[in-house]
Amino acid sequence: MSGAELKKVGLKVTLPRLKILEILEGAGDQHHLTAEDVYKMLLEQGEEVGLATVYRVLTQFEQAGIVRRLNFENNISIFELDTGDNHDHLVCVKTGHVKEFVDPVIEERIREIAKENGYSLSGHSLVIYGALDAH
Amino acid sequence: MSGAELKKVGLKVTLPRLKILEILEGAGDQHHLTAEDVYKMLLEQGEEVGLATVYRVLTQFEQAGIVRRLNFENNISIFELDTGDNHDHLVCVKTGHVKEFVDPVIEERIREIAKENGYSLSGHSLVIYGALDAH
DNA sequence: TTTTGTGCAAAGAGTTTGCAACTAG
DNA sequence: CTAGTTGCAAACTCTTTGCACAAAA
Repeated sequence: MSGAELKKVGLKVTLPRLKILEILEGAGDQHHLTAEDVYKMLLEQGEEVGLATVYRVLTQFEQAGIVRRLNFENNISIFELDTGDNHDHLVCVKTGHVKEFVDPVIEERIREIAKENGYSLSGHSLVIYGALDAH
Repeated sequence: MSGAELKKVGLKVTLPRLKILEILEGAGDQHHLTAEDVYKMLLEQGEEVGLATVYRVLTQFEQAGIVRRLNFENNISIFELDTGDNHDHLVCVKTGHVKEFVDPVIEERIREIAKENGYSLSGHSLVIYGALDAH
């Protein structure tokens, strides 16, 4: 991902956008970030970017299909790169740790349920909440 | 549902609580209500109840297991009576209409996924979004 | 140069809280 | 009587917006 990706979706290549992309890509296992998280990471890197810009950029990325916005419990909004695999999430209620999974059986049932009810499927949101067992 | 239900969970039987219960029960097919919806319905009935009380009561009901709180896209919070069937929701992206469904196949997979990943399942949230087909 | 993006501060939506008055038990 | 409840207004959190300035194409 780079400046070329931005041009492709009609966004000018600017420093805030590049930095935010970089953070989303580089976050590794911690790539489920709130806008505030992204903002703080920018500050830690010494970037002078406003929180409003973070929201604007994330929203633009979402509309461009670069980013997915997830709504967890308690109205917590999380952003992650849209890798196109349309995965779902398993969230630890104790630690907040987020794990991804893809389940073909569930995907198929979702398609069927939409169809059975006469809906054109446009998306879904599945979050499983649980406590990571001690062992 | 009545005053007895309230006593059972340790809440005093007050007029705002009874009225809110009544609204949640009587809403029929429209029983997916925002706090604001409930508040407006109270006003329409000529009840002098504050919005803060609506939030407080709904939150208490949720903690008591009488009510479920759902978080749809765009951070819209919806409240519904908790009937104990643990159903999921199908939402029309055009009209906002909400339909309930229960799918044993999905339920089972969710239990398995939690287990496979070493989590004690505490709950899940599944919302399917789609457009109701014209016909 | 023209269009688009940015930072800041202010505004907005939804929800929660402090507090004095009130009411169910 | 007394602990729990309420209405009101103020506070809070998260997010969006208006606007003058700055930067990309």
